[in-house]
Amino acid sequence: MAFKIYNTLNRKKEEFIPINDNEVGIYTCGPTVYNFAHIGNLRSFMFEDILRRALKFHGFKIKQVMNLTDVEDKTIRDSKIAGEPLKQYTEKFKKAFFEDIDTLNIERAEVYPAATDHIKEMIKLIQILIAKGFGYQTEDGSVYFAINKFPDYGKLAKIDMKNQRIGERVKSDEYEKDSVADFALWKAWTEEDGDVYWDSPWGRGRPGWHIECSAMSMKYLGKTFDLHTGGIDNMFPHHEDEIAQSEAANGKTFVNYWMHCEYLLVDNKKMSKSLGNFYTLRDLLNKNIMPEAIRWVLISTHYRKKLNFTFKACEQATEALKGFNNMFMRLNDITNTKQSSINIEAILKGAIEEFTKCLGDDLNISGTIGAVFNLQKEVNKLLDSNSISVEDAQKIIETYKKFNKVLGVFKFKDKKIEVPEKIIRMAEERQSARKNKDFAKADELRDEIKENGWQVEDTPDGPRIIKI
RNA sequence: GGCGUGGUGCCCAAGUGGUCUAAGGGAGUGGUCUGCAAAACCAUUAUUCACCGGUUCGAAUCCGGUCCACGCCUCCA
Repeated sequence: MAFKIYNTLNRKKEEFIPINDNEVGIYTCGPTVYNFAHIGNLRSFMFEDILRRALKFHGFKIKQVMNLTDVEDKTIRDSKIAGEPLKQYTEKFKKAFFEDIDTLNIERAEVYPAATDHIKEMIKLIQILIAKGFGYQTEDGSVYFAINKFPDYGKLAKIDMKNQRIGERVKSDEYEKDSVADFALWKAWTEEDGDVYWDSPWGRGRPGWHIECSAMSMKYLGKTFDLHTGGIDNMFPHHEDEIAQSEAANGKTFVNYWMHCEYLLVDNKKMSKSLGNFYTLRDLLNKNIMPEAIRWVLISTHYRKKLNFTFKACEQATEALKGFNNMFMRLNDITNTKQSSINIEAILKGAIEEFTKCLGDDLNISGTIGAVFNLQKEVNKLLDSNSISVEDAQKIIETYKKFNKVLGVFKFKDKKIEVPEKIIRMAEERQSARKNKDFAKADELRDEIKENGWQVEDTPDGPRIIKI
């Protein structure tokens, strides 16, 4: 089945065709490790997770590279404030980043290159750019990219530099540049940088922000690769600058497909670290929101649409997930070994087809999720009419496990949770109370069991005890 | 000033020329089941898709205009 994606380069949905058969090279802009990731950051990483899982589901092999930006203005500034060496400071937040993506069940990329491990590659690339006339050095020892030497500049963001207000907000300390829109390839050391510097042919300094992505993508994915993703705010100038650097240096197309994830809003306002209106994953977990529910909220809005984050949405997600868990439980409880008359294979096949089709349509997540819900409804009906055999139930669960390869939100309790002896005794006591029609006592016991964190539900096959 | 996105039921959210009297989820209401609950199921909540015009046999979907919201052009997922 075809896999279509919306390519920012031409603003059109088109079929995704990798350079090498079914092997996909993806570069994703990763975190700047100067603080905990906020849920806006995580939405982007979540989009990239769904993307890689969806591509795998469609039979592609993935090599995903995600950079860790561990040297730029903010990391230097904040490590200084913390009074820690840069490396020690960023290390903490690298660790936190991996904890967060594990919590959200985000699959690991194949490579996580850190900027500070690739200074040599960056210097080499800058030398090539200077040699080809795209880079120039200023008196202070910085190197800039001359965008007027690169006629395609602006092709991704559809920006014509002639019409920009760029002159209005120029920092006074950047007067050395030939043109105010030129961006730094190498930044000369200043006092604020402290002991953060590397030696280069232009003296002590550190790389510009954009150059790391060009250098590292080239190293791990080649001069031209399939897919580059990131937040929409990275489109300009970051990605535009990457294209300029890479294509100027290599004389080749940098990337075939670009995908950009929209913002996450909180109370309909853009969320960003500089505005300070952000929630980290840890904030949400402290409010006792399940990671699965957070994941569900973050994936269930299409990546090209703004996602307005609310706590109500988290509650809705929790409820929706509960419904699936109830269904899994009922399926696991089936003991009916009789061959059923229903054609479960056909039902499951239809659901998988719908799921796959929607997923391959530029990650139409609403349709994808719709297929999962529709199957749930059908299965529940069959469960009500007692027409599912043990064998069918297994097939249904297998199908949901398939869905889960992409969605990553379901928990399949293969092992039965041990109900404590005490709870079992209370439930038994309640049963005998019920038999004696002492419902007051029965209800009392049910409440008591609930206070202990368990729930008793009466089913046609007797009571069922569930962990709340 | 230039560029861009979106406005679909109580909330979230698909659909982008006919199968749409608009998928799906959450919430509410009524019912089935139950001693009562819970779960599940059934029914119900937009003759309508911001507004006004136009194109068309036919539009939520295309075109023009208006209003509203948000964003980029500056570090930012």
